[in-house]
Amino acid sequence: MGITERKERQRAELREHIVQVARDMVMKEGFGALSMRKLADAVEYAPATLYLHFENRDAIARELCVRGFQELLAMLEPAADVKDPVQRLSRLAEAYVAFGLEHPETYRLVFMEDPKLSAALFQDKHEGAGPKSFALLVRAFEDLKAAGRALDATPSEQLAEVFWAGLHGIISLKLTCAGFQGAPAQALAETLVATLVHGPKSSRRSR
Amino acid sequence: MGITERKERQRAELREHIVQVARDMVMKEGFGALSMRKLADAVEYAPATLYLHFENRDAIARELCVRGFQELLAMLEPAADVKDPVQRLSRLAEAYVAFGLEHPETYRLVFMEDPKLSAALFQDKHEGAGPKSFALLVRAFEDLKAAGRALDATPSEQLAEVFWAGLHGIISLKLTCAGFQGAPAQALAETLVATLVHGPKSSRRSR
DNA sequence: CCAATAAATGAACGGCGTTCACCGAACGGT
DNA sequence: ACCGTTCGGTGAACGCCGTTCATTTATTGG
Repeated sequence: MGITERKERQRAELREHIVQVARDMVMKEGFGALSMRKLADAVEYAPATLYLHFENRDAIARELCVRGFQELLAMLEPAADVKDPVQRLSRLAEAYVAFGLEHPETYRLVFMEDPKLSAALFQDKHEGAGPKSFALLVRAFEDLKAAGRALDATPSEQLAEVFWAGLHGIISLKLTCAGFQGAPAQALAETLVATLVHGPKSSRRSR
Repeated sequence: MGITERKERQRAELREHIVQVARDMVMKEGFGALSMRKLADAVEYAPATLYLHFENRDAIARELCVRGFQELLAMLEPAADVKDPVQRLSRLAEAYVAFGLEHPETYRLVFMEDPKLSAALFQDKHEGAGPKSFALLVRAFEDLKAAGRALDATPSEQLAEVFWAGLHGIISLKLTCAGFQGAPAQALAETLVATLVHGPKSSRRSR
């Protein structure tokens, strides 16, 4: 009949529109400023209408989390293709930091708000976006080890976790404890890379 | 006259009581669950009465931030007295992580909520508790350099910032993205220390 | 043109932070 | 001993919030 298809499409479009407007609000004023009533106002529907498309506010937040993380992943991917593992780590760090600084409110939402909101990203060891991007890092450290430039006694997974934690710490301290760090985030990230990369070859090279 | 003194003391005691009850609520249910009305209920006063002692909810949060940070500092201090800089860093990391895991809601409040709440801790380069404890780390890295066990080309301040960021990243990822990290926080912290400590002497030693 | 189905809504509930006019008790001066 | 003042304390209200549900409005298939 085609008419139910059209309805379904319109329904999906409205849902998408709601998400987009919500995304704008979060990026502009932060997740805390996202209210169902203001969102309803912005899309020109009654508040109750939102509940026809989302279970509740958290469901919208979860959707935004997924998209935010995908954006981050998209920024990491080019860096992950660099062949030299040392440079790859540098580029990954640079991209991660750039994302955090350019999209602070998105970063906050994904990594610093309620675990409930981002939980979906970090389970399913072999499906979710979280583990998938984490694997990029593990691979980088394995390649680094193959080149004899990493702590050999430590599992690559653990090095990757420390690396991610280091980057996350740099960004999130900047976002929450502004002015605590003196050095710019990119410089700290470079230092982080330098400490994780060891070995004989000229290891100090900034970009 | 002594009567105004008594009044002042009672006033201070009530204020203190309010802070303590608020602290309990935050530690038990998180900062998000701290509401002026529930707090008023818990101390058995009307909500409006709280405003005779605090400008607003944020003022209470700021007070809790200061105290939370002092608790953290108290846990760091013994570790800061260790003579050997390598062991000192280990102990500092261990203490920091322990605090974060034992007081997750306090940690969240101080380091992961609105910058407004913790701002007071991180300004006043030579007075605030933040810079003061940061100085502990800088000193540790200076001692480390003196022993020839740190990246000499990098300023101690920057190494300290990376160190703190690394610890913060480990804790805060655990708190927000539970299950993302496979390894326990203490193990990651050890690895972090190992990567920041270089040099000839037996550098791999876990505690 | 009507019955059925789906979309959208207004109004309400309970909770929130915050303000302010008001009350009662304790106080200092006489 | 009385009285005006001062001050800790409060009830009620304002404007927000998320969420629910009975009801209305629009759209569809017969």
